[in-house]
Amino acid sequence: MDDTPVRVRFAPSPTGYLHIGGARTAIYNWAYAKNQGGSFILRIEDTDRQRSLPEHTAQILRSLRWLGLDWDEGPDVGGAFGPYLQSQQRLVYDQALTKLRQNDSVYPCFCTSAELKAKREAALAARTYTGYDRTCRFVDADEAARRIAAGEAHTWRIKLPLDRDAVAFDDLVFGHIKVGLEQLDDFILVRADGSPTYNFAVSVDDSHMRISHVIRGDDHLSNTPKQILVFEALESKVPAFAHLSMILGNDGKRLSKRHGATSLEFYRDTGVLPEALLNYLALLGWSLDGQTTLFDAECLKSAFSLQRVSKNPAIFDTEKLLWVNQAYLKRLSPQAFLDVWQPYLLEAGLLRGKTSVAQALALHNNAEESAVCPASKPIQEAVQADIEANREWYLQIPPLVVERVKLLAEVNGICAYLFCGDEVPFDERSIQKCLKPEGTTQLLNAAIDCLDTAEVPWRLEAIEQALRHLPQTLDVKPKLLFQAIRVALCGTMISPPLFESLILVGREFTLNRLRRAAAIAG
RNA sequence: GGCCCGUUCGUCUAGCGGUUUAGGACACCGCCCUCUCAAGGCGGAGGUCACGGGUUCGAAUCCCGUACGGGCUACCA
Repeated sequence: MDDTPVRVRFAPSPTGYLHIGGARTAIYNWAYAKNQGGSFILRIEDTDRQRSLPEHTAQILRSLRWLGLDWDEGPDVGGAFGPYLQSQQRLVYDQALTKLRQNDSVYPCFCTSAELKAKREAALAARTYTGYDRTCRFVDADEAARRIAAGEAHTWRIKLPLDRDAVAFDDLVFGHIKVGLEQLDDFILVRADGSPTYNFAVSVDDSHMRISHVIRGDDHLSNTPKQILVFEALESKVPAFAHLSMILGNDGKRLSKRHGATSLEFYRDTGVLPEALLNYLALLGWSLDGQTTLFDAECLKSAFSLQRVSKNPAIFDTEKLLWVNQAYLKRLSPQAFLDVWQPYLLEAGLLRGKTSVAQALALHNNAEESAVCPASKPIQEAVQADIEANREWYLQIPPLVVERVKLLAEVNGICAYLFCGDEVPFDERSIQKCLKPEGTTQLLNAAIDCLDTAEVPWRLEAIEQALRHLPQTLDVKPKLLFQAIRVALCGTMISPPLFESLILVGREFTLNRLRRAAAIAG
């Protein structure tokens, strides 16, 4: 064992939002750093100027923070190796190149892209070696210097030590890996425009930032030998490597936009709790003990180990994520639930007693889609004020809905009827089944009589007791009566618990809804 | 084409040569609970451990092939 401090890094390229796969890589790096008492570094690999956008960087940082990750060094928090943006580290790469020129590990290559492409295609057609043929490696040093001085375009290629043994390393996840030197070629380190290529930039940065463990996607497994060669040319200590298998879509193919939801923001907007996503993602390729499914960040930090990371690619299972999310929602106190639900209430502009049939209907149908346009500012303020003024009323809702919902975005739809006034949107099938049958009007009228007396206070126990006796008196099955009341109150035969709903809707609205239903009932 | 990697219930996984009639979770099915739907409780079905050879007294576990899947093979990252 050596005592070099553990320093790991997550290095996304800002060519898009943070996706599921990147998030898991970040989580594992973070968990490993925390577990080892090391540092977690965030570095933005924006060498691809065309595709890299600052807003993507901002979005990635936001997503990581939302997930609950924190880093010791990074573009927004600083550190000894700033600014943690590859595009602004040019000097570091220039210095690295200078060093390599001094110790004779590189040489200029004057071959043009067109020439290289032609050679590669010919080699491919002939089914032979497709690597660079090292033409320029044997150009006389003085001549090379002359051509450079004359301004001839050139790249810099690594000068592989031809007498070296195979490149081998012990991957912390995949185990011993060995690649013969004949499989590698004198790849380009610095482009003709002076910018570093990926394999060079990463190695220089990892070396420069004293990264001790490189934990990343296994699409880089094959790049690792090249990077080791760069580390060696740099005369730098080679870090340990741990590669993570890919996350696949439900068709077994690499996860991409094609599979729909891959961005963290989607899950955030749709109402997945960050703790739940962290938990689920951690489970995708790692296990605590093979038994435990739910664990918090603290547990992850204290138990995470690379030895328990799986080599197999994992398919992202939305169903299980939703189950995990519901488990987390159920653990929330009513107040905590209200806190995370509140943004959805505001956006929908759900106002107690003033919610229209059309609005309730829209919420019902768009349960998961936030496609509905957000409420205006004044309405949102009104909702906010109502929540503050009637906190007790709102706090009664979470227990009624948590176990019926897997995403926060579904909550409004399932309890919109609580916010309606005298009218709720009726579901046709429910009407046919529960209101239309002969004699339903009488049942509803009996319920109205039962509730509309001063002796029955509008409290749960009193109302439940009163209504529970009714079926007996009327000599009908309880279900018949309760379903009729349910449809009258909620508009559908599927809803949160009935008696609690009556309480929340209130005497006035409840009685009016019952009367309206009685009027159309059979 | 070359090289590297992977392969345990539909899915995520436990398993690191005998304690395994292969364990858990999601999904699925049934029963119970019940004012609906959920949630919960209980139970069930589902894996010849990709396939074929070895090694061994003994293999999901070690070795070698084959098949399938993935990655790399760019002046992309």
